[in-house]
Amino acid sequence: MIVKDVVNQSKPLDKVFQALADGTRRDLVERLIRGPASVSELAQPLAMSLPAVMQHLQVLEASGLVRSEKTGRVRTCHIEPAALRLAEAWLGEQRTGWERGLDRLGDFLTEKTDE
Amino acid sequence: MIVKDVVNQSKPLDKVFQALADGTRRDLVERLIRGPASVSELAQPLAMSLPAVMQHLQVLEASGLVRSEKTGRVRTCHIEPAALRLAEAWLGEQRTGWERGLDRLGDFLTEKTDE
DNA sequence: AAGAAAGTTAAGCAACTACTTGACTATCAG
DNA sequence: CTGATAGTCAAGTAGTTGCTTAACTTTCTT
Repeated sequence: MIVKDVVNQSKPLDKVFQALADGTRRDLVERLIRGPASVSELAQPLAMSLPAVMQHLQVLEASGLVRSEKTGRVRTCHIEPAALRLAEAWLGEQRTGWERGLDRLGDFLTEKTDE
Repeated sequence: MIVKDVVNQSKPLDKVFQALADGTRRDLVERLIRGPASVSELAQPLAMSLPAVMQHLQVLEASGLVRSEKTGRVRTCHIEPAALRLAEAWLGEQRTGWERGLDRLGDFLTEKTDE
């Protein structure tokens, strides 16, 4: 969305969640959590062309979830856990907000039955 | 993707992360965490048409993040925290996997310097 | 130098997304 | 009954996504 990119600067969370919204990309993350890997290592178990895998990796890099550097002819990719934590933090905030809500409701009900 | 929907049955995580990949929808979640609301209450602060908001709500409902029921002419929406926890759990698994990796690396390095 | 291996670029395509406007259906209030 | 309120349905559209194949560039290996 042009408006969103200009006005809202397309927040980091957008890109992280968007990146994780695809099963193939989550598979890549799960693989990279176990350690760095080259592009073709990553592509080998996936039923798709190499360029397709590269595009997924580009999305992951744009989201900050993955970094890579090329030495010689092989590009090695690794996880960037900060981006993972960013998403986890947002979800955690929502959950604690919800739990505080339940507490307040609990207090309210206790007050009610106490008076 | 037709293949993904057929072969991969479009996993719940796909839908949850996809739903959260949009800032407007995250705003809706943040609002609903503070308590239930009607469609027009939810739409009021958002700079878009009512049908657009409804479409976002449909995405949220399809992902399991939000439920709603209609009484009279007003549909009341509320959060379904289970879906939130599903996403948080996946992220948590990745993070702990990463941390275990760091531990193993630490052990490896200690062994090395100890011998 | 010749070929294989690893990756990259580009173009194209079908499906999906995030909207829009306009017309319509219920429900409630006076 | 009439009108306002709350929501819904349908169609259309610009832009994005997830792939594909074909052609290319680098960097090893022999």
